[in-house]
Amino acid sequence: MSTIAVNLVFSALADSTRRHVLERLAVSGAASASTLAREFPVSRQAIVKHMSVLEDAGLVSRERNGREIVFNAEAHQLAATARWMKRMAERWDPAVTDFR
Amino acid sequence: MSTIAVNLVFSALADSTRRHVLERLAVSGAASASTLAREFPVSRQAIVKHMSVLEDAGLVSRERNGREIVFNAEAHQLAATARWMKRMAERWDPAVTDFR
DNA sequence: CTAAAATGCAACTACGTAGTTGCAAATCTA
DNA sequence: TAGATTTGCAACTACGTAGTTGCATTTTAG
Repeated sequence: MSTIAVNLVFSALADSTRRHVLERLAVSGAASASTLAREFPVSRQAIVKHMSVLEDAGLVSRERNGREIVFNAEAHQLAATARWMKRMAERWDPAVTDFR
Repeated sequence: MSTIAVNLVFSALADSTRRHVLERLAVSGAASASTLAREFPVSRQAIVKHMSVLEDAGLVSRERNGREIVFNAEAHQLAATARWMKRMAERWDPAVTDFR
């Protein structure tokens, strides 16, 4: 993972609104910005900006479908970052290798 | 892990200077802000601020030693966050469970 | 005691970001 | 075609942050 990618993933995940939206997509499936804006207490424009951040981090993908654009969670990127962190933690302190 | 803790850990790790300092502490052992400021291309005050962020996230601890304050990396917090991410990724997409 | 070395405090700059609102443009659908 | 729905663009506010510099205070070592 490049330095830039790490920066993007961590700063994307550092915002709880983004984590909630991401979880919503992962659990209940793809949705458009307008739909998400109805489900969360923020404006559509706020959602759009969050989706751009998540997309830059590789955590969501977008797909145009006529007039709509639907977003999808990319769980593998989250998993990749978790593995990266795990390796880092193990290297820093081998005593902490206990991963369940 | 509480929402606030997750926010703090991710935003602490979102900065590459902080990740470098953290790695320095983990690999080469405890160091003071003055020492770190000599090793990295930022001022002591910048280091001090970074250490506060890392400390709030539970990723470093500080210990007074006479006139010095030495900082230490806390690898278990990194490991805990990695586990948290791993569980999250698995829940979002069981197909991504392949953790080495 | 004194000088050097460390931390502490405060102010300041520059930039990023989470959020808003308003309106234009595109695109379905009845 | 006309209306409703959706995305796109732009400007704006408020606040946070990464960094700096300057100076005061504390503490150790000769």
